[in-house]
Amino acid sequence: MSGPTIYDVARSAGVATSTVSRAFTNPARVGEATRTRVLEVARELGYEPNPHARALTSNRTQTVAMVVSDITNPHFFELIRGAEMRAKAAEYTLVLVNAEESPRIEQEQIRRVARSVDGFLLAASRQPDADLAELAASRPVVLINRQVRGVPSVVVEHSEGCRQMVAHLASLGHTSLVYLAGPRNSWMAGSRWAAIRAAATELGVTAHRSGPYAPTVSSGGAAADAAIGTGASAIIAHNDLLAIGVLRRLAQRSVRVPDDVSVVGFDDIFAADLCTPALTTLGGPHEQVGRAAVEILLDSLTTRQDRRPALHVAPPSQLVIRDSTGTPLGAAPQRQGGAG
Amino acid sequence: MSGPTIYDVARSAGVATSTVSRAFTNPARVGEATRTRVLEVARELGYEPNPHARALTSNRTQTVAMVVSDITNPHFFELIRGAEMRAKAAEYTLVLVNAEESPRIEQEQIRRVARSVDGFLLAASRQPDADLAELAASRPVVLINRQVRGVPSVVVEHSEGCRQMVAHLASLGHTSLVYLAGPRNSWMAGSRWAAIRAAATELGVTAHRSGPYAPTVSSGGAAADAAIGTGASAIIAHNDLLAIGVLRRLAQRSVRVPDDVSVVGFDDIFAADLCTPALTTLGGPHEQVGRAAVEILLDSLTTRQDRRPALHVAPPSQLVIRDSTGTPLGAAPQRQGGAG
DNA sequence: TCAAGGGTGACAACCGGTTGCCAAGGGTTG
DNA sequence: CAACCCTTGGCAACCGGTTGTCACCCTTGA
Repeated sequence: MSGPTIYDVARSAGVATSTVSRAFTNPARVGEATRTRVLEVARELGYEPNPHARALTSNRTQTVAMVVSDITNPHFFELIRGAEMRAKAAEYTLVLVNAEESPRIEQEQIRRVARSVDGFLLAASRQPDADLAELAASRPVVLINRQVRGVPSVVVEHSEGCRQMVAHLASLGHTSLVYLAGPRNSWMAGSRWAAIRAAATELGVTAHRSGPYAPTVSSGGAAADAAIGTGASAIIAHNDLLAIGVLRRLAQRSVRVPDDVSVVGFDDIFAADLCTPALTTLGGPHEQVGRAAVEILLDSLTTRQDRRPALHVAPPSQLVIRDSTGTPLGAAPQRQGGAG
Repeated sequence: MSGPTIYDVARSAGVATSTVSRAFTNPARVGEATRTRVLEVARELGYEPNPHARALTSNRTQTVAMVVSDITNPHFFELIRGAEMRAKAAEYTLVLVNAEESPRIEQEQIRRVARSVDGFLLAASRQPDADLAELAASRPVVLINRQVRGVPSVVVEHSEGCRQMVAHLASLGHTSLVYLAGPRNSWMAGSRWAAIRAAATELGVTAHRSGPYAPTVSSGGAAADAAIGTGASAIIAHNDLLAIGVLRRLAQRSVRVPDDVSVVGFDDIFAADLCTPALTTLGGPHEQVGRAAVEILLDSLTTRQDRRPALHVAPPSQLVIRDSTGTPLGAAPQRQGGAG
């Protein structure tokens, strides 16, 4: 039915099955000549180790799972790509898991695949800290764009990026801005707002927050309306999708960007460069983040579990200035001062 | 170490392990009362079947692999999303595999995961027909946007779509067009060209072909230059990425779209609606295609292998008319008549 | 009351590797 | 030449389920 087994190889090579097994998994444990011969025979026979049989005793599956909060979000594509490539280079397989923006589904799915994978990459997890810490205690985990004490993570550096973003707006003459927040349980949303607020205070800019909003184009309508209501001349959207939705709504309402209001996003997705006006956004080396996360995860698979450092890698974000930010012309729409 | 096994459950429930196993996998084979009790005990103990142990004998992994020609291409995202969701609904896990536009890598990767998955979804496979037929003979396979005799597939209906596209251009007054072809080993590229040419002939439009080009934005520059060289007033790009690259190059060269030349793409990716001018494109229900493909694959996993129909599902494509197509103004750029 | 038969559950072999432990063989040293 | 050590290979138990086969028990009908 399916290919040859170590038994076939052992018979052909005239050795014991244990020797064949060791020739593959523990080269030091078997003589050079024997090993060469075994590998030779294996190649001739077209032998491929059965991953399940292997996993059964060794508990190694050569597979890692990447859980993303929403597979729909183009932001993750680069992340996925980076992770996939790094995994492939290490001869690991990547399993893609969609959490559909639900902590419950996220947890269910993690349980479902837990036995089949060696570790988890959790991108923008929506689960509470405690649950993540617990999971990390039992299985190798690397968080992406999420930080939990004691759990290794890769987070795009964004506090300096947020500062640059606010400084950019301030330098254009904006004195008030509104942050359209992402989902309530998004760590990034909280973290960004903190950074934005700090930078705003430092630079003498008024900052409001509105939301939470789903990080999707379709949420942009409501978000835009709320933003205009605040009277701010600059809008910082939680991500590019939301920003694009905002741009659409503003165009509908004949609010000019950037003349009447400036708009910025986060992530620098492919579409940010294509929309009209092209979106100013805080991008990051997402593909590299995906790579790095896999790397750390693979490391922690080989390191003794008890004492491995919980490192937090933070590659720099980059402010990409395009056409959606500019000097606020004349009287910015200070229609009213209500908060979001 | 890791959770309870059927042995624990069997002991707690006072039955044999085989009974526990059957309670899960073959409910009819065990008494109703016993079964209830076993499941009850299993739940209490937090028992989860070990997928590898299960796979070892049963050869069922509850996992399917989706191989895409290039994970970078946003076109696949909807496909992936649809497939992922359908798989999840059936309690299957989706493994994502990237072929990097290389038939060799594609085959290698397939071999690598072959033992770990129940079947394959091959999206836009770049492998020769013979190899696909061979693979399909040994393992359940569903092709996506690729057609091979005897292998089940889901292909977005495009010949009628191409006709509509050409008819649309003709009705605007275009009398010559150029097709910027996709990769040489892309089945879609060949198939689309055939449909376009047929429609062009039928409608009295001159059709040229140029290429092949990589289906990426960065290939758009060379493609645009070649297209202009043909003197055609309408450009049909192999996909939206290429079309967007063409639009960029045309803008650089101050060729107006659609006044000087019309541009259309394929796939209707998210960005097609955002670029300037917004791209006319032949879209398809990609998410639904992903779903359907998984469905067929799952079917074929349960059906007896020998006689299962090699069905070819073809959901309709849809011409989305935006701003990149229009009436050719004045003298179209008939600078020269050379072919591509 | 007894035999036949269907429904249930147990036994045990097996899937294909991994790995602890032991033994044999060869080389080295005193 | 003997004692010893180290390298290398084999034996066999085990990982956690699945499944063919068989025995048993209870029901049903004669």
